[in-house]
Amino acid sequence: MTFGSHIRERREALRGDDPSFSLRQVAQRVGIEPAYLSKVERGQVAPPSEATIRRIAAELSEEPDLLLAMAGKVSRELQEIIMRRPQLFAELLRQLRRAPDHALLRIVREVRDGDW
Amino acid sequence: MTFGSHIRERREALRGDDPSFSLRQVAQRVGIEPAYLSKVERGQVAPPSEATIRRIAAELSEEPDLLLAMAGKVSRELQEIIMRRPQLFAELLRQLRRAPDHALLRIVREVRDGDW
DNA sequence: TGTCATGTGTACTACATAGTACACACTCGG
DNA sequence: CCGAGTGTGTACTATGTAGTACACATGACA
Repeated sequence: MTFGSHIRERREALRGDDPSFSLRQVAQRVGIEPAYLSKVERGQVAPPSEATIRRIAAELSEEPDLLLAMAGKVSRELQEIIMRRPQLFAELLRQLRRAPDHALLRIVREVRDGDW
Repeated sequence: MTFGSHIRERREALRGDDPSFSLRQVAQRVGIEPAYLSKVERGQVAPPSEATIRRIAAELSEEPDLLLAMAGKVSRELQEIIMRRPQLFAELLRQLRRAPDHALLRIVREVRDGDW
């Protein structure tokens, strides 16, 4: 599922019970031209900038991190976290590359609960 | 310390006992114009592309991840790791944002040793 | 004293990114 | 049957990225 087809499906699902989710109206609320959103949804142009993707995510009640990933991007915020301690995070990420989801979740929980 | 001044100092240090680390010769081995390397080292232009930074790192025996971070970038390789499971890694990174170095190291070791 | 290598200034360029502007064709309710 | 709203095609543009090409001034050294 590409970025474009994903947001198109999401928008059409929302339009099911709310006609204000037409392409034109969503584009207006997001702050871009309807023709541009149309091309984005059909994958005719590259996905928008991070800022625009965030506004689309908010409008469609989607996870920004997920939409950004579908657009082939990683949020600038996460990049900054990595860049503060590049080798530590580089090694950690490479280490976790093949770890199963539940292992990642366990680490998240452990760190959150602060038991270390 | 900026990206430019850092690689300049590194290069000049190496030139101390090996004159083949002149700006021109390094530029040639890296595969870029001397004038361009000069401007990069003095911060007169933005840092090079990831590929060029990697070749500079190899030439100067520096850590690519570190130089990339100094250039305000995160390697495409790490970004791909994140994009495979965006929300999991997003939450993990935000969680680890304020964690001390030794905590990160502990996790790296734990994952490497596979004790889970 | 010339020449060789050094670092740097200036001008230019190809390509990618992130869109805008406007016209067009369709369709559906009043 | 018409007008409002819908999605889309075409053309254009401003800014950023990632450099190249060439000329110039300097200093060492043989």
